[in-house]
Amino acid sequence: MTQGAPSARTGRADGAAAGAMDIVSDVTQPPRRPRKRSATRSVTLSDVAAAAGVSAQTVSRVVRDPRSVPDETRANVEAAIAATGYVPNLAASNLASNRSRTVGVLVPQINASVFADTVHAFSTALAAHGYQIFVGTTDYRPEHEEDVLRSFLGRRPDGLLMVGTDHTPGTRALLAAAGVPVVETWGWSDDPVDLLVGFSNAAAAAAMVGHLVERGRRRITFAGRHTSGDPRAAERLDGYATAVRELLGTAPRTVDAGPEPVTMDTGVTLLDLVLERHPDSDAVMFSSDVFAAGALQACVRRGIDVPGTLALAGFGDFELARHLVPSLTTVAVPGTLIGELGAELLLERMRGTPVGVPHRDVGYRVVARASS
Amino acid sequence: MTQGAPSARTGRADGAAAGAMDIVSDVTQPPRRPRKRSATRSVTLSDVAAAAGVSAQTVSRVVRDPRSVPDETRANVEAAIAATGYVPNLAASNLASNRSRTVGVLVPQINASVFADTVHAFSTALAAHGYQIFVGTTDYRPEHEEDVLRSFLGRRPDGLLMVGTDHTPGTRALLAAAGVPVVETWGWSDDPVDLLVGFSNAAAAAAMVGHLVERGRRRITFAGRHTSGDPRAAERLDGYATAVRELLGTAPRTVDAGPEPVTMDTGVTLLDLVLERHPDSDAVMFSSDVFAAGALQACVRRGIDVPGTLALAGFGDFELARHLVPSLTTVAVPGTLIGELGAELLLERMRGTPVGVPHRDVGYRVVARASS
DNA sequence: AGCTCTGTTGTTAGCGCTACCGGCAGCGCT
DNA sequence: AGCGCTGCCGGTAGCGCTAACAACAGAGCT
Repeated sequence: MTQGAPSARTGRADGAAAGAMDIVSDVTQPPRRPRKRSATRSVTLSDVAAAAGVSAQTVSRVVRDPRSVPDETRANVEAAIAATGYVPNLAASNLASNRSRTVGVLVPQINASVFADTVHAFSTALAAHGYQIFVGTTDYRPEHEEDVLRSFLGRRPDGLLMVGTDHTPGTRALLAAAGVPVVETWGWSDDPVDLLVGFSNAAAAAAMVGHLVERGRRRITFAGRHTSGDPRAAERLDGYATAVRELLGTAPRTVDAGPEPVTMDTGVTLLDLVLERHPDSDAVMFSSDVFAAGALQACVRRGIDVPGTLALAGFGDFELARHLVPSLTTVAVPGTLIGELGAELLLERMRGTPVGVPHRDVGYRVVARASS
Repeated sequence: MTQGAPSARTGRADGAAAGAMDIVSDVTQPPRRPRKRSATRSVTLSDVAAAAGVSAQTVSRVVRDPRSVPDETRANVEAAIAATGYVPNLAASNLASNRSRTVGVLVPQINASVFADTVHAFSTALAAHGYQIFVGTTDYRPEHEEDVLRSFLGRRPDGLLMVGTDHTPGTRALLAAAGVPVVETWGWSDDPVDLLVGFSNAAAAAAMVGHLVERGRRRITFAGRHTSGDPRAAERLDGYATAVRELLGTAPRTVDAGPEPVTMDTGVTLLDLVLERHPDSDAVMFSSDVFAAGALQACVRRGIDVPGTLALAGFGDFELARHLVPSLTTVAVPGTLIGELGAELLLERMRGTPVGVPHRDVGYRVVARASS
């Protein structure tokens, strides 16, 4: 009922204007129609200005910085805004001011709720300063990251938050050319692009190995999606392998999910692979709680004693982990803190003030529960 | 290392240009500095045009519709684009063309993965047609919807997807004034704003009651978050209440989570409330799988026999539901289909072609599993 | 009175892009 | 030859907004 044909609404006013001008113009001249383009249907700043009896500039000031205008004028303009139903056109604002008040967020996957906390905290913190967030996902395909980034840059964001520290040369080149402030998160790097809020995935995985060894496990297998576009899983694998060699002096035992999605189904598949390839395992470390949860429930269903026969551990400390029976041992990562700190650093950088400590290690915590 | 001071780069070129103009201009005139504003740091269309030896218009054509330009010219321009590292400024494009190639998506919550499937399918389908998606969340606060919508409209989206059919008058007024194509989803309404792809939450809940009655349950309690900003939960409650009265002839028995978040913890709280207020219940229907999953695991932990003593049912058919032990009876909703159909209808509307069937009922399916 | 200073408002010239038109070849037709 | 037609390309005038300045009134000072 609302719809109608929006473009149809424009014709009339323009036609009338054109007619009036034609009458005034010299007849010997070609008609020289003002060939107005499809004028926008919406209320503009100058409409509001006309309604309030002030200049467009004053309206603009009221919209952007109400305190810069005396109370009476402001009230007057605000009334006009309400009366006309004015909604500022941000595209025009961005173009004129060369600021978009917009920050892009690049995550591998949005429903994989590890990052959801980070994104939520980040966007809440930035919203308080008038920034809007737009989120893009790479679907765990690093080569996709470059495409998404390119289309992001078309929006001229004032800043970027990215999950991961591992980027293609193309991505780094784009970032360098754009000169946009960037926070990398959820990883650690000796050569960050700009700002960094994260932790060492390798150290976290090594700590988990330490925990399992402490609990008496000796044949620990790593199961994850580490060869197909999840650099964080690969880093965890590295940490695992190093720790196993150091603490147990044995060769690492791993199982890979390939390009399978991060789902509980894949977790079951991984468990099957472990039982097939490394049937003597006494513990399995998964690269994600999602995998571990799928595997854990499969064990319960099949009567495999957890942790008696097999200890299981995940990564991420999703809410699910502590609700499962048995509850799941995992690595807790401060996702919300990452988002908050990331916002803080990015705000400083966007403001142009020097950033005190541009690289922050938020750490991790091994959460020992019943599954180990 | 990337950062530097972007604004510092501009001064030189502009200064030189100003000098040249001053020499040409009449000396009696005041200097009339061209007072260039903080020129953008980035490569523009005309930079590319100069590099390729064509007009800006031709470059624009190559970017927007490569087939409208002969092969040779196109290759030439594309080489110039690559050489200069040009990234189109979408704000300028939007402003000039009055099209943003952008679609806004409004969901209550993004990590509540029911909607994740819909959003993912929707954004994939629209990306294929050159549209970008931006997502906003209302955090299950309907009054928040209006704010989010207002800031969305500032971006002048070509279309909108909203979860829910229940909107404040303010929201409806904004939508009407903007004249933007809209798809409402995940509900059903006799008076939709524009397009509609959904199903009846009430009918789905009633069907679940039917299933539980069929399995011999007589004292079914509804537990959810239906009074605090989740209209879909409220609709489900309605359907439940009607069905209970019809099929069992008893009064509905409900328990409400109030404004608590949709988490498994809240599910446990709801279970406690049920056991306290309606201790003779032989079945509990939750308004979400998340609640049901929390309650189910709590039952397992406490030794409450499911479904022997108490049958449990959820809503949404998350992946988790079929992995739990016992597996969870729930209502499956075709989230992905909703996203795909929504994209299809919206594309037609945005294209301006008449939409055949603007309201689509995608239905639902009761999935009977072990928990009932 | 003359001056500076501050607060408030208006004017102007773009931001980078695209719609709209016009011009010019080259082609096939009468 | 003259006509229209199509394909290709460029010039021009904005889209709606804001940065940068300008103008002016009134206050406070010398």
